[in-house]
Amino acid sequence: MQKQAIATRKEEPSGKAHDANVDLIAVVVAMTEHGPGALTVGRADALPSGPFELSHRSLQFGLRAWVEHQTGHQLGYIEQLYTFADRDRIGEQRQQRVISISYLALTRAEHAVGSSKRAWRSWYDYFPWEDHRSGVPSIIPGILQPRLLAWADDAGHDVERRERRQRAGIAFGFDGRDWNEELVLQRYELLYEAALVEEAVRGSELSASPPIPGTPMIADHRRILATGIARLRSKIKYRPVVFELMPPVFTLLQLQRTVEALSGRLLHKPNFRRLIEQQDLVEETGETTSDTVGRPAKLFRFRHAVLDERVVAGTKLPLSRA
Amino acid sequence: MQKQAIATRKEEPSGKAHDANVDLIAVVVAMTEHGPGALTVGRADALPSGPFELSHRSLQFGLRAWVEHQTGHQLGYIEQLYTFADRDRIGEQRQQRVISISYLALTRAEHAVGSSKRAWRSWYDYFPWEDHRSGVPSIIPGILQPRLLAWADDAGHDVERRERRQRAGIAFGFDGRDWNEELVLQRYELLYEAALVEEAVRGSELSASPPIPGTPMIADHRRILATGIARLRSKIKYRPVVFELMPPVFTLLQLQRTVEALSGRLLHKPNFRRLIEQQDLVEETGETTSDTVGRPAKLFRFRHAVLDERVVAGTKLPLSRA
DNA sequence: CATCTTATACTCACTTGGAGCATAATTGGA
DNA sequence: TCCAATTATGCTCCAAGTGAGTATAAGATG
Repeated sequence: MQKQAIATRKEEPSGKAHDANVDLIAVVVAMTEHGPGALTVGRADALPSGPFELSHRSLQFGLRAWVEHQTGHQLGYIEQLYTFADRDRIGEQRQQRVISISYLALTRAEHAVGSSKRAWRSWYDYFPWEDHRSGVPSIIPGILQPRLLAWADDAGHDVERRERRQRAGIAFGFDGRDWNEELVLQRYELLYEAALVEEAVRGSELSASPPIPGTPMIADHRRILATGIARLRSKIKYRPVVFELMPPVFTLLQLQRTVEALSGRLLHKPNFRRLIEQQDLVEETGETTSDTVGRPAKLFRFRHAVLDERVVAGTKLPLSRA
Repeated sequence: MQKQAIATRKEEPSGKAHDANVDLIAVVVAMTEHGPGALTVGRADALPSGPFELSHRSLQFGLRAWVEHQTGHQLGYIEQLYTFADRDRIGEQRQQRVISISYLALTRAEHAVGSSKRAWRSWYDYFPWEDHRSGVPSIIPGILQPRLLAWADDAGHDVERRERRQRAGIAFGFDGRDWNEELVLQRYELLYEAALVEEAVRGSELSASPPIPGTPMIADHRRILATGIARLRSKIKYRPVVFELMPPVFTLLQLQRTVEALSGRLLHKPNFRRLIEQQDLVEETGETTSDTVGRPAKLFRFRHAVLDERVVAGTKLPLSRA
């Protein structure tokens, strides 16, 4: 049956089939003291990665093996992000191609076992414009907006100029538009297109103006990190994945701080509690903390049962009775 | 810089790196007279697919080339679905692996150019249990429920038995639970696990009981089709992708019928209109139809501008003012 | 014991979504 | 000719959900 599958499409068009190298890349996220952290290797300028090998039972197993080997960190929750295959990813005209399969993984920083080859870095080292917890970061009106507008004005045609202004405005919330924390990837790609990030001007000699703040990474790792952040910021809204990043017991404020760190935005405390409680996501342990000042907070734990009971779903279609 | 990227992770663990074959597979969707259609090849038992070649400029280009070549159909909207790499996907112990990168594409059936090698088949030929437009299909209470319950009872342990019943119940809406149209993949995988679909018993001689209704496909194509349907059913709720399947002008009822066909559920007409209109997704052409009986309907066209203006977004986080 | 700080409980207005009804504009016969 | 059937479209009502803010509770600190 399997062989028939191949025979069915033996009608080749043009070029010849070939082999490719397959790379696995991980965006590993955990909460650290310095905010939402990504696990890095090298000089904190690369994500854990490695080739997919014959010994790997599956893509996920291969990924786990690489991360564990490079960082001593065991992974829990994993989901696939995206598969890239840009022709010039490795450069050169070798008759070989690199396919990169990227994953998002969530853990707790303490789950590392081996020595500390691990290195957690805050997301916001790489994307300083993404943290809006203390209002709009000054880098946006101070640096990004003028340079993006300059880029827009560089456009040859008038239509193109307006289109660039609009894209930048939507992505970064210019002209009184709302900030949308999910557009992490669009923002990075816009900055890349405008040649404002270092990755975009590498190799080419015309480094006109200095790159904007934000640590660069090798190859396209920063873009993959942006993809992971965007996915996570979106997913926490409709699936209870935050709890993968929480300790076994926690207070509601700690939970809120985590969501705030991930989304880069401050939340309304009473409404956040109502949201969590009415969804039955947590249950009281009976204990309380008295870590610091103020009234002691009840401790909660995640109700793992919800994963079975419900499928969060949530229709937005106006269904009919009949 | 690129070369440094490779050097950074030159710490190989166990097995040796190797080359892999990369396959592209497309779930191409369009509306046909017989409901929501998927483009098939062969004896309507395979999705268009082919190897990723050196001549392809990118994954998407490769996919377009293969679909066009195999079906004479030009694609519009494309998005990546998932990348598979099961070791035994092609079987045998060759020192070679197959990576399958799948895509979802939306078009209109008329967009075919070449001869009619194309073959549109209704989704519901492959997944008869997914169409709930005329109520719960009889196959569910009549065939699936008893056989799934029998499978659950086969479980060795009591805990496992309860767990199977619950999974089946949630997926198929047993015991008064709501039907969730997005769980297409979970349902197929459950039926696979219970060995009720033909794909699950291929090769193994112990074909105990006859497979359930629903046309099988080669290899794991039916699973990929399920993945595509699930993605589309989810996406129409928060992104205006339905319009990719509509003719340039249409009535609101035609639009509703399309969404109903995709989601497999009937919608509440007044509320559907309200939803569409208040989102400014369409604009009147000024014309009306008088196709059949009844009051003539206004014709609308999609407001392509919305794609630029807005980023549908929609926060579910309780943001704070400050 | 007053004050600061954090936790937790409620309130209120407003928006959104589900359901159904009323009216309009056609076609096709009785 | 005019009623019946059929589809389109507009509108109302109510309940649930969400945004925003206030009030009270329970500790620590000096």
